[in-house]
Amino acid sequence: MPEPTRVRRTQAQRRRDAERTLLAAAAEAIAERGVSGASFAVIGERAGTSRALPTHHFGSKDALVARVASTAQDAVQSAMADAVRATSAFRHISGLDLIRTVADTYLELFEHPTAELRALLVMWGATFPSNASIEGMLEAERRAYEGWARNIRDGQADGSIRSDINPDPMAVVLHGMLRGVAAVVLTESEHTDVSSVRHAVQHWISGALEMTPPTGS
Amino acid sequence: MPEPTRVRRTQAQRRRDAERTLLAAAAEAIAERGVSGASFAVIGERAGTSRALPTHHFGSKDALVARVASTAQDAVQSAMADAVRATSAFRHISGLDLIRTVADTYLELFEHPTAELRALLVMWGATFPSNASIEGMLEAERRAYEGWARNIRDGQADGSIRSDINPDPMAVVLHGMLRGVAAVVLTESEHTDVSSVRHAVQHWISGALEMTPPTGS
Amino acid sequence: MPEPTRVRRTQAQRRRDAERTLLAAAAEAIAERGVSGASFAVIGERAGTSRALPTHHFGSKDALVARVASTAQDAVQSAMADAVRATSAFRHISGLDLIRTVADTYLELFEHPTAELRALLVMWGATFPSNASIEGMLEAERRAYEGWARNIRDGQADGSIRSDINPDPMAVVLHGMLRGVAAVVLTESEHTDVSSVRHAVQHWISGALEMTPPTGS
Amino acid sequence: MPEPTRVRRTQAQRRRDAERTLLAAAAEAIAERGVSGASFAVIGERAGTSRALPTHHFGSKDALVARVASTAQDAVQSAMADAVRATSAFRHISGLDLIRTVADTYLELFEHPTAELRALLVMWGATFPSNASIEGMLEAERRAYEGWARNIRDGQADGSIRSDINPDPMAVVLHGMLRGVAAVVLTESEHTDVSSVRHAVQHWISGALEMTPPTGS
DNA sequence: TATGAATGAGGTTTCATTCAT
DNA sequence: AATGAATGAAACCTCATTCAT
Repeated sequence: MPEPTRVRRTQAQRRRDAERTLLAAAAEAIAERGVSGASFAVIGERAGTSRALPTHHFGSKDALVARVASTAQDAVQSAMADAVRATSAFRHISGLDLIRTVADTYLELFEHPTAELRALLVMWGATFPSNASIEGMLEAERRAYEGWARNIRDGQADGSIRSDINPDPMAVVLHGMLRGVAAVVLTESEHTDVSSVRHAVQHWISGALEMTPPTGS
Repeated sequence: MPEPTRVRRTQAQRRRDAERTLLAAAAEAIAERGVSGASFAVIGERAGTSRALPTHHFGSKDALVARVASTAQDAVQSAMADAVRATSAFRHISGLDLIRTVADTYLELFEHPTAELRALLVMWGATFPSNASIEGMLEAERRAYEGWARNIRDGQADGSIRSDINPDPMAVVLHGMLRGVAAVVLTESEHTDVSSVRHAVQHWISGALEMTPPTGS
Repeated sequence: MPEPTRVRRTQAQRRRDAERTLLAAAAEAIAERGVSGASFAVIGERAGTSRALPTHHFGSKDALVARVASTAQDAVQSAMADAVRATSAFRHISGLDLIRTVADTYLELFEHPTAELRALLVMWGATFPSNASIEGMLEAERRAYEGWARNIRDGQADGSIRSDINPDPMAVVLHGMLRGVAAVVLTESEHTDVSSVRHAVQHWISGALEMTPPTGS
Repeated sequence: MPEPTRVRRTQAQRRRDAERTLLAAAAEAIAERGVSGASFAVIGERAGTSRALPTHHFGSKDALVARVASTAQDAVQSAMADAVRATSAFRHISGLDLIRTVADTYLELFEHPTAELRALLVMWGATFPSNASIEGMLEAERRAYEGWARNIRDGQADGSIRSDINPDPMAVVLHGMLRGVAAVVLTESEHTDVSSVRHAVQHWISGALEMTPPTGS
């Protein structure tokens, strides 16, 4: 008669499971109540564990928040990387198309936002105070719009993007637009239609960046 | 026997002065430490008064925060209204120009942001959690992008804005872009040049909305 | 019909009363359970107030403990100063007699030790760990045995104390003896008779310090 | 089929080794941070083992502390017994000389105090609160000064100690002095010279106890 | 009007201990 | 034998708010 193998889990498995559960609970709590409102009591209860477990696993609240942030950032990054890979698999895509694809993929995530994604935006909002600091958050933002600037330069090089625009401020606008639109969509989810907003964003990007076809002649 | 008139006014005026001082201190505290971090202790100390005075004047923290929000919103609104009035004083301006003027005026404020203005953006960020609520904040946001939608329709009516665009989602994008760009500029003030960002935003608006001149012949 | 004046107390009085009550409660708690065991919960309950009041009045536990220490030190100092004043009121006393009086007065306090006094000794014991630190404690100890050294030198100058002894180490021994004897008396109050211990200490002091009368001749 | 004998001893010996390591780590932690500050986390880390090992070996914190105490007491006792044995090996020593030897040996230990020794004194200090209790500590103290009383009586019997002194309170003073002096030396190690303090203590003991030689004649 | 004393709720974190592995 | 996951209790402290002055 075999022993019940169901119950047996290795320590490592238990740790991984617990951390996953806690991170999910933390993301939900942050999405719902903000970073400061996501207390260990709330997180622990939501995870179905004790209030002390988060500290046990992550050491401190700051560390837990940072982990939620990096986990969510990774998820977003990989979603966008997948989209790029899928789009560029069979044909070469221009710099402009890359930007459009990535931007659209980002906003697409907000059609059915996960708690993780919403938490990420909430954490972005929590970095606005001048004293505030969520570890890894500012750095990730900077990486993001530096990436946009790079993409713009690539598009200028391959002729898909107008050469008379300044990449750096344009990247800031592009990045800010995506974050801001996401925030509005999230807070006003009942009054906004995400897919038409996505369409409008594509329109903006084309209007602003697209190399105008040689008129006349 | 006449009472000393000097003292007479004091009663009402002192109240107004005290409230102004408190509101200013609260705005600074919020801009620096966020809504939840702006405790009465911090505010009271910064205002040079007791810790109990904010409660005394505003009743509760929520009420104080709401007052800071509405005060700041009024300031922003009147700055934009002034700009529109100045621009349209001598000549009629198109719907598109109105949008460009208002947008540019908004971003211009962030070249030298007051504590009030930064607090307003911080409070915007604090509305991202789904449970969060700052009284008057969401309503003001909605008014704002409904205003943009109206402006777009006006521009379409007077022929300055392309007629093939959908005003409502476009308003969301416009509004989100301004908020998001402002946030990025604020958090990355050392790495971004506001005036070139303003320029880029003007470029985006034109590219997206402007009625294209009849090409060819 | 006069109003009940009993209830009316000024803010300052209330504060003074509250602080006194809290200090007394803290001294009792420390005497009973040690510095680390004297939690705010215990102190608050013993003082008949809330658990948060100690923080409100003293800012932190360390500050409260330091206040208990300095208050107790003052009490002990003034008791000893009183004794010296009483003894030297009508006649000049020698350096040796001064030492004997002060030492005996110190031990006399332990015949009916107040909570404050016991707390002071407990706090002395809490300074033994190398990392431990109670603000003002070490300094007071140093002042104490430097005072003894000064007294010994005075006695040597006036001929009441043998000139062949080294004041500084002797002061350490004298000070250590008093503290150590007090500690033993306190912890073993049921098995020791304080007055005979006092007598023995007087004997030791005389034997060690007294200028021996010229023998022989 | 013989089992590998190399491994055989390991089982019991490893346990002893582990306990020794833990006791040493606990002594260091107590010496540094006091009894209450010596948490299992600190001890485990210092011992290079898990945080749960102390509980596993000793059952509870109280038991561990008691073991540290008794181990240290044994070490001190055997150091003093060695000294007595060495001194009395070749000649009979008087009661007074015995006392002087033991006292001096005790203080000599504080010239280069081990963590164990410092922990012992820290634990003595931790017994001052009236509710405090470290198992075995009070009993050992009592044994110690009862031993002194016995020694004094022996000295009186052999004529080396004055017969007009009361052994019991004198033993309390002697014991308290040694503990107190040790504590002062430990906490003020930078400002005190142990060897001159030892000298002073010898002076005190002689002055207080020594049978005065028949003056005159 | 304004202050500050007072409090209860709740925050993060530390800790000794238990239990499964 | 040893580990570390897990927990409940309790620590200090902060905070918004109430109340007497």
